[in-house]
Amino acid sequence: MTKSKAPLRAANARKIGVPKRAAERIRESARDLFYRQGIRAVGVDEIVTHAGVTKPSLYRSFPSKNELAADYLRLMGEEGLARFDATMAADPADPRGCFQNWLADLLEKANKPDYRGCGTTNAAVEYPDRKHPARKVSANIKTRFRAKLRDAAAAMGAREPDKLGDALLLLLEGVYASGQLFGVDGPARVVIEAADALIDRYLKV
Amino acid sequence: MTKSKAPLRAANARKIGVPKRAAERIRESARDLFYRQGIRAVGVDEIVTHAGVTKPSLYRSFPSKNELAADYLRLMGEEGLARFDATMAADPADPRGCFQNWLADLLEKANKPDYRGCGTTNAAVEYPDRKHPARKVSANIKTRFRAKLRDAAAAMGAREPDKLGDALLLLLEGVYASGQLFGVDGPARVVIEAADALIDRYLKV
DNA sequence: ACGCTATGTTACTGACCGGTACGCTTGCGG
DNA sequence: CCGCAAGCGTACCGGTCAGTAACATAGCGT
Repeated sequence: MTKSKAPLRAANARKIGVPKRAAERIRESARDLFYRQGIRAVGVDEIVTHAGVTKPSLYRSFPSKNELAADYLRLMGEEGLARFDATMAADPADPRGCFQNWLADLLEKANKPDYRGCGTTNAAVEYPDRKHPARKVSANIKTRFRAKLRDAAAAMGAREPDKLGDALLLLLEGVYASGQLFGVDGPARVVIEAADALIDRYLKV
Repeated sequence: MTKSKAPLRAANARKIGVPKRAAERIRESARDLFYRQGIRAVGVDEIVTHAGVTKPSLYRSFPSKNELAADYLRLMGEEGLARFDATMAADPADPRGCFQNWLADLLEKANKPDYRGCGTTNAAVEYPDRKHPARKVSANIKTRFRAKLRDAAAAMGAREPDKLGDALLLLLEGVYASGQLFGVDGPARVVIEAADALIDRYLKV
């Protein structure tokens, strides 16, 4: 019961690591807790307890809680951007359809009762200081996402892709916020229709 | 210098109160600090220091920090709702124009470099627990605002005012979020054009 | 003039925060 | 078979958190 505590440096070195490394379990726990409760609301003690490790293990892999938060945002942000790319690449001949698929997916998530919106946006709300590590990652991810939306708008054939991209971004941020504010049957329900209207508007004349 | 510290119950009772009461100064300080830095980020010590009073003064007027936060949200929320009503009432014959005025006003605020979005939305991000006092106030304000937008949409002559109201709400929440995320020249710049497109969409057929 | 009450102040509490010094086990390389 | 570094846990630190007990003071009604 209390045996075999420090497992498998070798196994891991050889990439067979059956029991997960402390750092990885910390990352997973941090992700769960930070996203669901917010970064400030979660203490390092709660994270390590949830991960089944101890504090020094956390501080060996991450220099501070702030950097752990930055890591969490980086991970989740990159995943989100990649998922967007993948969805848009599904049918290069129909960017509008791809985007609608992505929207439908978002809407489904946003309609779950405990939806918590966009972790990147939430972090920016929690950390208004632009010099904060977490905030910097947020800004980076969001800027790149804005560019991707502009590109998507261009692919759809918008006359002013910057504007259409921005308009769609407003809508999306609206889904993130109102999804967690209103829960099921919130304003997010109209997002596909609204996006359609915006796209139409920026396609013609 | 260190004299006349406990000022003027009478003066206040007679509404001549030159030096402001402690409770009021606390409310003002809390409002400033909570809005700019976030509720969780601000401690009660910082509030009372900023207000030039001491902690027990705070706890005589407010049962807890959470209730002070709820009070802050109530105040700011009611003011916001009243401001919306006032703007919409300016010219009952032209609800669309009134709404655009309100939007222009919002846009101006959102384009200031240290814009912090909507305090009500921010609080919901900070307190995901729906039972939290602050969160309850947030939900109340937002629900009422949603209804007001629906009414405004109806006044504009929308065929499906619920949907137009919700679509506009998405856009607004998008302005709140992206305003503080991107600062000046962020996606918020297109909000008036986008709102116009949505209104058009829901007016015809 | 004087007690009453509303307000202000000093000084404190226990809990929890992020962060760390240090010793123990484990499994590999010589 | 043994030294040794990597990975982990125990126990602790000073600081800050929200909240409070006990006392001081100043104006009001009588």
